[in-house]
Amino acid sequence: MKKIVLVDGNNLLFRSFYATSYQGNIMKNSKGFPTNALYGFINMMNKIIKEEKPSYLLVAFDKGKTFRHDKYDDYKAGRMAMPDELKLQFPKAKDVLDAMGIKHFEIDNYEADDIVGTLAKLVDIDNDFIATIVSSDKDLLQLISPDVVVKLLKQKDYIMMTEEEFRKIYGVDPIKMIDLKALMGDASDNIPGVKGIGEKTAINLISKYGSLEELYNNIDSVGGKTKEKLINDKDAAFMSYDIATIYREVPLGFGLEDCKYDGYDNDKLYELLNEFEFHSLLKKLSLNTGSTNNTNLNSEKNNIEVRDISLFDQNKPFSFYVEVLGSNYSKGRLIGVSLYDGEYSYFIDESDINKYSYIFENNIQKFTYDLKKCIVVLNKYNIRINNCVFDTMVGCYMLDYNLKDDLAFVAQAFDYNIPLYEEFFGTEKRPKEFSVEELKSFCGLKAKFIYKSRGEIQDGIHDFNEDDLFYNVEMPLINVLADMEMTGIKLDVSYLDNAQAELEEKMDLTLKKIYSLAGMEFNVMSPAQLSKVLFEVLEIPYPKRVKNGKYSTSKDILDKIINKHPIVSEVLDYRALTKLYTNYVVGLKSEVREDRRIHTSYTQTLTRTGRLSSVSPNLQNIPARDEYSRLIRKAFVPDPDSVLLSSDYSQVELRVFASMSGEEHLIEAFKSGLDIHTKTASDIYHVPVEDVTKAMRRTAKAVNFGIVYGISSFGLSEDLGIDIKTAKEFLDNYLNTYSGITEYMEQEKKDAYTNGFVTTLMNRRRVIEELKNKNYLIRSSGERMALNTPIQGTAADIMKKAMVDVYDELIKRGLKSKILLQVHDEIILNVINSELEEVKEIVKDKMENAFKLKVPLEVDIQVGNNWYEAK
DNA sequence: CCGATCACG
DNA sequence: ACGTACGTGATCGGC
Repeated sequence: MKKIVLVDGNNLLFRSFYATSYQGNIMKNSKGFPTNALYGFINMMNKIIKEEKPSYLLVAFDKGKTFRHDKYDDYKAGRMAMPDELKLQFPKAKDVLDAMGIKHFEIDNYEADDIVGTLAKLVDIDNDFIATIVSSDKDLLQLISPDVVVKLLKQKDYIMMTEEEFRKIYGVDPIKMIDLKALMGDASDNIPGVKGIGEKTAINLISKYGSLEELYNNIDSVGGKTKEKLINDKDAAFMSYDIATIYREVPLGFGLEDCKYDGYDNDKLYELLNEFEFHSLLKKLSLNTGSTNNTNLNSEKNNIEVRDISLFDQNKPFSFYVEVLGSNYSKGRLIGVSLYDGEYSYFIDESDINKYSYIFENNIQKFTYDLKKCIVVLNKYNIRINNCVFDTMVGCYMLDYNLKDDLAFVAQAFDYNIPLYEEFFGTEKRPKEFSVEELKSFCGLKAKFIYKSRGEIQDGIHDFNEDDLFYNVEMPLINVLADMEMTGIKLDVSYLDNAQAELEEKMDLTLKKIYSLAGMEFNVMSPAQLSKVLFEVLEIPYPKRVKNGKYSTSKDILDKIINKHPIVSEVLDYRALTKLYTNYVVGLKSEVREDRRIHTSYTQTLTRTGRLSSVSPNLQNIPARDEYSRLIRKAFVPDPDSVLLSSDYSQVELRVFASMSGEEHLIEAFKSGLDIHTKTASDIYHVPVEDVTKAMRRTAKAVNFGIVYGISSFGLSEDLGIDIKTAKEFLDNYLNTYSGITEYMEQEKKDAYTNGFVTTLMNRRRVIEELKNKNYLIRSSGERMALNTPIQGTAADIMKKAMVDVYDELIKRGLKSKILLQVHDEIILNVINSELEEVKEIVKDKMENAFKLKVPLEVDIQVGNNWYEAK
């Protein structure tokens, strides 16, 4: 049996282009030639060859418009529109295919899918051939047959669509895809379809009537609104049918045998990849000028020899990787642990883990990826990890890699070809099968990658002057966070049960009021329906310019019209109530574990500024501003014989800013010990502190915040609800009073442009690509990042250092009190009653002295019988 | 699966 | 003339 792979080249290039262009920022070589689509395209072709191993391969392209569709030109026009930067890459893609030895065809007046369709027909007729079609366009599913399958590309990964699979999903034969499209349309392909009919209805109708034709022949037996819709758009439906039908009688002038694939021309490909400056691809393809190697992606890096664990030499440093099934390690199931000693890999199955616990507990140096995960997972087996000195995940974070949680993503940057987690295990719904041997190699490769990449990451950290931050803050912090996650915080569930009942009552009442005020029932939570009711039915005037034809129903818009109609405040109430209900009552309750505690997970390697983030659940956004919502905090309670202690930094970010900018008056303001916003107001209004009014303080506070975010007079005016001119006056006044600020900000921006990155006081680094963007808005946003990141990031550095110091001191003194939570500038501890005074002192001391600024750091400590009281 | 919305610092 | 504050996560509706 001969296998041919048919690729829709236009589809693939389009996809690659949009997948790799970020906010209009397009990857180019040093000559300015756009290469982003090519990059994705080449990777994809390699992947196809690797996965499908075809002996025949063809890529089809569109050429000119398709004459069959002349009468529908308008509809085709939309999809023909192609940015110049993409157009330029098409001829190059064809050069690449030539170099790769891949046949490609285009035929005057036909589209790629017509060529593919015609070839698929030949495959159906020919007894020797089977075919795989590659595309993300569902339209091609109509070509499926016993001999033809479609590899339907998804965002990542793909679905293999066979005849059987198609029937399972759509309930009809693949050829009926045309009838389905005729009804449901396809926005991305400019097929109009019948308005108001989606996939579900389309499938129902076609499986009932068999075809579009039969459906309209029996239109009278269709009920209600659907019938109306069908009659209204009958012409559109039949036109859509024509557009969706792939033409399968293209005069090709060649046959299946002409698509033979025999591997690539080394020199030509090398030349092209060099021209595009795809250095990583050059390496990945193991291309050398002289070599005639024809097996790509097969470098030494991706080889692994797995030995039996009994042969493991426990006297050598080694790397290990903990493989957990499921997306959340704290709930997932341990599969096993792979080890790598520099030469060989070993695998410990979950069932044997306690037998080999000494491997983790001995004093030999270890390296891993995501140490926190390892600690938390192995803790369930009562195994402690000793002397793990390097976490390459946190290491990469220091180098500002764009990390995904999967090690395989990072491995790509190092030219390792490790399958992604989903590629190996599949999804929860569709798990993939694998042998024990495959599993051992897969995990072994990860351990090997950890071992091999450590040196380079270590050097990178050193070169960026991040040694202190990494070894003395981030690495020790892993233990602190692991401990916090494992400890969790106790929740008073019965309190939440009561809150739930109360909220249900209030929501019901509010909803009824809204319906009666509107004179109709509708889904209040749907922005589309709500805006219709507010701005069309009730005719409340929209307070802002209408953007792209859509009314926003966001809080700030509703606040502006709150006095225009009584329904508005009810809607706002209803939203607040449902948020509280779903997110903070039902949501929190569902996260309570058997020990009646909530165990959040902190992500140490996600934010671009250095902050932590908290997930499952997010405990960094528990209500605090609104008094009623804030009562949720009463559900967070201490252990027996303990209290909760909350300690938060006062105005850290502004203090950091004062210190970094060196602005003397601002530094003085902090040294004075006065309320900073009052003092600022006094300075900019030139009045004594006693004469500062509430309004003056409010303005000063808004400007102080604005400064931290990389201020604009527009943003300030929005925040204060004043016009831009007045806002600008405030701002100018502020900048004149604190005259060192402007110079500092200009310098910071200039450095950011020169270096392409910014740093915090502890040398944490953030690369800002946006500064290179030619779009003014994106560049401005980059400038604000350049101003904000050093401030937010330094504040984060300080808190991390403080947490490590507090944790160490508690351990050192043998105290039983524990850190439970961190909320950016606040930490929450469970404090044993008898330890209260001592812990207060420790926390205050360690936090205030975590880092030396030009202004003092101040913390506020409060204590209570729940989180609400401790604040 | 994405955008809108809104919770936090 | 442009249209705008920095950093997160969870949920919902609607495609």
